[in-house]
Amino acid sequence: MSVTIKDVARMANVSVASVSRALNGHGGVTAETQKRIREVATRLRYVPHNAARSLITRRTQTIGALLPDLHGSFFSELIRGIDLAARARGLYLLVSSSHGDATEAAIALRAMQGRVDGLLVMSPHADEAFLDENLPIVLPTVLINSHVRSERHASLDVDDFGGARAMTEHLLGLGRKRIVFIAGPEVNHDVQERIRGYRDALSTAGFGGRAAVLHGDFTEESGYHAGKQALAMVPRPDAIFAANDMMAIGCLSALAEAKVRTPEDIAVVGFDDIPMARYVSPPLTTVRIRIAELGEAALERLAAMIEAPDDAAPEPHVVSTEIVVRASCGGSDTVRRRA
Amino acid sequence: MSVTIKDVARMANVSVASVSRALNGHGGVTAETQKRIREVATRLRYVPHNAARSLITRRTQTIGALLPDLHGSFFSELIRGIDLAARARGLYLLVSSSHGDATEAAIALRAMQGRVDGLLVMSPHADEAFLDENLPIVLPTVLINSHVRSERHASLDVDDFGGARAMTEHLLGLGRKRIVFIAGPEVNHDVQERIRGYRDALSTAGFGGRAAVLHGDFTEESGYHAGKQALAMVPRPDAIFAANDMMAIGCLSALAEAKVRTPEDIAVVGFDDIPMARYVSPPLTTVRIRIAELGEAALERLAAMIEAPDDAAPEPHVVSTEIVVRASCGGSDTVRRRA
DNA sequence: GCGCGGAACGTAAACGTTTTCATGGGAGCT
DNA sequence: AGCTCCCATGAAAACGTTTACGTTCCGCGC
Repeated sequence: MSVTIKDVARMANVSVASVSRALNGHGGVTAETQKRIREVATRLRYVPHNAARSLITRRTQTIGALLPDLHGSFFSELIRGIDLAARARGLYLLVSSSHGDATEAAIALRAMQGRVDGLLVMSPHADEAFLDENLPIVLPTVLINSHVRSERHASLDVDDFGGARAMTEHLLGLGRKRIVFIAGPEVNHDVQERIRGYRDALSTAGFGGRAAVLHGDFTEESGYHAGKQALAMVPRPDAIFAANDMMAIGCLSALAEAKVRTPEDIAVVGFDDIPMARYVSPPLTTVRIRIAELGEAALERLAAMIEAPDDAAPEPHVVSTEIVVRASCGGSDTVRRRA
Repeated sequence: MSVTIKDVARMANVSVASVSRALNGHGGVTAETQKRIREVATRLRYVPHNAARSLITRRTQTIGALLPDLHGSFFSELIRGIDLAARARGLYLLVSSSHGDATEAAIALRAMQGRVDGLLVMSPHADEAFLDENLPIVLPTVLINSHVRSERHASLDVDDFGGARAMTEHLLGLGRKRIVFIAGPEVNHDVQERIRGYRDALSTAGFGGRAAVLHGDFTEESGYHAGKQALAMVPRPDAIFAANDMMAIGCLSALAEAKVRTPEDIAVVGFDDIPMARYVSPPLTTVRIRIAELGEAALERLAAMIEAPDDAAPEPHVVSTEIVVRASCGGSDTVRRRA
């Protein structure tokens, strides 16, 4: 730790400036001396002191990620994607997750200043006002799935609309005519988009009048209840599209309990492709969100902003989804990707 | 960003030294001037430049986490625990995960030097030689579940042994007499410990001779095959203890296929408590690893090492497990915690 | 032979803090 | 009144880099 650039300079009989130039490949050094300096540096196990470097270069080579209090695989996949892309670019990743309320998030956000070259923000608290309050204007920032449209920050969203539309089209293509949608919490923006996709596919097919939306809250239990409701409908639907997998699974229980066959009588599909979806009976057809890709794209975007801060922000990027066809919809067993 | 301590000093009519003292609460400043300085600082939105600070204090307030290429909830729970504890101590978290091979891990490890005050390492590549090669001696390090016993680093492990023993005792307590264990890959240290716990409970109960271990590879499929094997055994076992939940689930399929009732004829239990365990039929009794607690404990330990580097390393800490009793073992539905 | 340009390298300033040391002044004591 | 001592404050050094600016030296063209 305590071996500095001066030690290297002394051992190599050059000035610190030459060491810096040689190690950073800035030229102005003979190939020969460069080689000598490099050798001395590795022999001494010299590692540049990052703080000193950032102090003068004003770069930390680090990006910060502000994430919500998230359990489960969404979180890990997202970080995976971010981390992968970051490493590829030689960037470090400073994470701060699991902040319960807006105040905590604000503190975390503030504390990151000066530690990072850019910020990835995905937080339920991150509305426009919050960001204005807590973000310095100069810090490049990418908003992930926050549905905030701001001139000042780039954003990146999941294609909930396209995924839901594609899934609805898939069901229609299989000959299903009465498709019921089970929604989640009203305030949830993703849910809104999914409903919109569902309705859009229906009206495009000329079935606009048949749209029927039941309400749930993302839990298995609410899916179970919605399933019961669907069974009671007249005419009975021939397909149920739940806004997430957990509700779809609850729905499956309701159908099984009523001795209704899936998919023969009623097809059931979900959204998210949680790991469990593959193991329920029948295996659940669902819409997969390519979460790692989301993280990766977010980081790429951020890196671009850091390198060329003045570029006009490109149109908001949308991350693709894909339909995973399993047994529960009565189609063939494949994965279909949407661009 | 560009407002420095000098700006604050000028505005408050004091020297930079006083500002530093006031803001860090080092004393030697009148309550009155301190108040004034604080006010100016917040008004100017002054945020200290961390690089400059670390340069002189030789502290980064950051700890690094080197993690394997992990999917799923284990990863996210672990980070959750670490992050929670870190925030509570005002520490930042620099993560580097998803490095495929030892070389990548080594690079990541090296690059963290000078960026962090301490290191949390959980990596399949992190054996003794690797660490000696790539870690500076001075950097406080905590090894998570790596089963490396080193004088130089602290370590923290999951109590696989205790968990397996407790589960076996639980089955014995329910009157099961012929318990078969399905192991995982031989090389896996966790598996070894789980087998040891299983055997230990058996011999303590005087059933040492009845230990029977089948082999799997952690996949659902291998659990299915092991289940078939178990069914073919004479006399037939009355309980199956799988080394992880996925194999237990495969096992359940094998039993269902053979029209063997669970838990009436054969009890089935697993290890890990993956989210799916609750949803299979019957719901799976299993051993839960308190992963977040693992991360939390690791960070606490590391923080202690950083604050008092010369303290003798306490005995290797072991993180508790708990038995989650669901329907598949025929016991009552509770969670029992082990110390 | 002399000046000139450019390459290689060195010197020193600058980055923004913390901290040591010096300085001044006021209070308390004799 | 004068001395001492302490406390608030300021000046300046130090941390380890990068980089602008000089300096030296060599080769080349006149």
